[in-house]
Amino acid sequence: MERVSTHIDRVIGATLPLEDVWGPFLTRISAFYPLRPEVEAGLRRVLTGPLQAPPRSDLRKSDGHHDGLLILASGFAHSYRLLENGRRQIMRILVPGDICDYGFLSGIAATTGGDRIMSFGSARVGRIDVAHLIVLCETHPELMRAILRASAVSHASMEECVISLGSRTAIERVGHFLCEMRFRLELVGLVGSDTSFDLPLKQAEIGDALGLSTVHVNRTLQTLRKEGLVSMSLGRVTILKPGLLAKLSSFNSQYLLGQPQRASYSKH
Amino acid sequence: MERVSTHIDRVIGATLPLEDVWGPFLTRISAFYPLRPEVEAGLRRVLTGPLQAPPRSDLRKSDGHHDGLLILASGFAHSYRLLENGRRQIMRILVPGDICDYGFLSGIAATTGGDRIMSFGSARVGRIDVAHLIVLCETHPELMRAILRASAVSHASMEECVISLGSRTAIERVGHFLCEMRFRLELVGLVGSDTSFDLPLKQAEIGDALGLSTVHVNRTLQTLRKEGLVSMSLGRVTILKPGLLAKLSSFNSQYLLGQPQRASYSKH
DNA sequence: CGAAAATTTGAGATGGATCAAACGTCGTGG
DNA sequence: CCACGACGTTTGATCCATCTCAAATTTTCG
Repeated sequence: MERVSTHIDRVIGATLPLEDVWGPFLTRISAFYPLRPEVEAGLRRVLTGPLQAPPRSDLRKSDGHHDGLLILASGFAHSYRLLENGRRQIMRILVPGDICDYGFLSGIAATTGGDRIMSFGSARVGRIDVAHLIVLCETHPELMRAILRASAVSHASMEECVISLGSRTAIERVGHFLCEMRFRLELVGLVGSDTSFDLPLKQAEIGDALGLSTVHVNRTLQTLRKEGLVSMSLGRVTILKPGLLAKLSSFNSQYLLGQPQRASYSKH
Repeated sequence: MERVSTHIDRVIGATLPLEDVWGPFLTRISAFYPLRPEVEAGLRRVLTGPLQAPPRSDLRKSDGHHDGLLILASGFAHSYRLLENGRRQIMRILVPGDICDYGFLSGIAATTGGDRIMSFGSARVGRIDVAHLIVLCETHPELMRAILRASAVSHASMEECVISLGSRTAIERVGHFLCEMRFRLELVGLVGSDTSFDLPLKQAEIGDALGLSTVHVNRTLQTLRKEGLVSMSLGRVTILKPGLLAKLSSFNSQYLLGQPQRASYSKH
């Protein structure tokens, strides 16, 4: 029932003019630094798209241009790298509202390292021309600040990834991953009132993100289910005991908020 | 012989006015984006310090101020986090000339996540006041570009770290680590003519950086030595077969250069 | 010289990988 | 409506890279 209506919503939503495609992005970016209405309007003006990206397509190539700021408007995606040994390492999971990569800040493409960005299911992608963005940032410094904070949060997120891969066990990794997903999706209003959310990743993909084999991801998820911590099926996840899961995986949402540092330390 | 003279150089260097403390930093930053002499001069003017940081001290606290851009002028350091389970994960090794963290770009302190920056041996730290930096960047946009590229390279470096922790074996990790160290030290002129370089890390610390136990780091290093790939003792490393080691660990220096993206793709 | 810190060695335990097969589930076409 | 094939999940059995614990050895340094 729930799933059916969700699906219908989505199909209709894509054609209804009522849907605000840029909603998640604007919500997210202005949470980092409050944007005045005219700045949001300015952003909407320079946003082109959304382009419909077919499932499993390279988002950077689906968009013809090679510079500019790519935004995931809807759907899920991931940035990853294929390694010499045939393995795939997923660096980052992208959820609606996310900026796909921050290469535009420095003019250095992440593709230098062989990184790609690929949608999981079908996705919609928006784009802002760098030239337009620069103009907008110059007139509204708050926008640049918001973007820099978004970039900092993306960076912090990656640090958390290093922690996971470097010193967390399988259960902790998976638990942490699920907590992070829920939190990020909550920020853009994609968690239902029953606290469940869509997560269209195969177990193999979760493994590639967390440095675990598919088989072990499967067994770890089973453990989490047996413990009654999460319920998971058909790409829909419910975290049944958020507090416990967060504690078990030492998840602390702090790093995803991007709030400015405290003025002074408590030390001394 | 070699070591003794190196040591003396250092001790004397600290007091000799002849030594250019900011040399490594300026070399490094202007490699990212060429800076005109007057910009370099401007940087020197706003650089305060260097402050002598005692071994194993918190660099952010040794410096009284909490904002501003910290620069490692000499010595080695690392940013790390202490985890609930008592483990320590090292995120980044800092070598002379490195900017310690990029929190100043967004006003979000990395300390939010509990990260610290600590010197390995004794180190010297410089600092640029944010206000000064902003003025300088506004007059010389090239400087901001250079800093953003430095930030991008630091980010790419972290991605490489994710790859290592997520999908490389112990030998590959250690090999890659040594290749990266040599390359970064080469960029600031800290590799001797015999291609050897100082690396004042204990095996336990290498382990904390690479997600390996001390014992396994030890055995891995022994393997590398037995294979005749590296020689390592007393904190001095020589990579005997750079090509082989790089191949073995799939090291590609590209990501450390921070050169702008190619204008077009070779694809299609 | 002696104590503390690092490196090295040995033996045993284990978390997670690998390989292979069985079992759903779903969309497709007959 | 069912048979089919593709794909994802699950299960079982085995293996191995790496960890842990503990002690010996070497190095560092007061």
